[in-house]
Amino acid sequence: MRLSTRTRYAVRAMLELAVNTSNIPVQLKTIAKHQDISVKYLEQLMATLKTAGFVRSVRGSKGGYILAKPPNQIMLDRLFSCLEGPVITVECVENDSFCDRAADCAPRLLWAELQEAIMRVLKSTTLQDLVDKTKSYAKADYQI
Amino acid sequence: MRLSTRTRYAVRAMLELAVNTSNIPVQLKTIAKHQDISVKYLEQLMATLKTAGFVRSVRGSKGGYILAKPPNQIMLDRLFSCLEGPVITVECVENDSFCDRAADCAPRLLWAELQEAIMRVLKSTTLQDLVDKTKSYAKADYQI
DNA sequence: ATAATACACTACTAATAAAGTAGGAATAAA
DNA sequence: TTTATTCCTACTTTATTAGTAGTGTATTAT
Repeated sequence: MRLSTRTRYAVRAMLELAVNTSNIPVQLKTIAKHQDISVKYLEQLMATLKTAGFVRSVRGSKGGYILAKPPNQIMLDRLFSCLEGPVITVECVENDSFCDRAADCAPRLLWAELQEAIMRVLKSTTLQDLVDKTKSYAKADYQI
Repeated sequence: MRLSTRTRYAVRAMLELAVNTSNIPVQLKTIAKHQDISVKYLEQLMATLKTAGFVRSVRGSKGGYILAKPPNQIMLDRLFSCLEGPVITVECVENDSFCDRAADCAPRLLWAELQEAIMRVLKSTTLQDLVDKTKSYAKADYQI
């Protein structure tokens, strides 16, 4: 039940784009440096995010990435499913022909509960929420 | 975020032991057949469960496994952590020296929320709950 | 124009973990 | 003593994740 670095990196990258309120695109180089991720690996993640419509890119010199939608319209559950595939604890939860026992399998109910619990959290969180929390952290730092 | 087959198999095996109310130990052969798992693979899972104190074994002919505790004292969170290692979505949630950003990382709060959501479900479920659900399934079948 | 910059695409490789196999040793019952 | 079963350890296979590498393409600055 461990989260892939793909997802972790991508969320952090998205957050970095969200924090950038200027219209100037953020370069992978910058994100990679801040987040300590290889540029080449980030490129692949960003390609996924771009295809899924979360970000737009600007090619060429002075290029980079910007969010395709405002952060409050970016739901974490969507972000997750584009990165990890559908958030499914066990196959049978969604697809009852995956296993013969599915129809009367008590464990399956538990897997479904787990999945719902995860989805509840992800569905109720937007990228904006992460931005807000980041800002409140920053504010706390300034007070020191 | 997929559950390992280890955990799935083990929970099913434990459930099969729990359903057996006689004092006669259940053999791996039987479980393996019912649950469609290789005996050899089950052996390894059972070794883990035994070490963790969930089951007791009877060696030799007519041997097998029985639960070490009544099902209502077997919490699913314990079972999980013995099989999957600690239920941790991301390392940094428990160990803030895992990453320099940990102290003011908004994503980390989200990972923590996910983890709590999962743990809430697992902590509130015992093996007995699964037994009860299994029985209610069986009852429904009989009515047909 | 040309050079520099930065994303785009594809293929490959390495590392890790999960899943499963195999063989024989220990133990108990019949 | 034979048979059935768990116990132990090592190995193998497969899949996935993570990361690297190289080349191509678009854009900007000079």
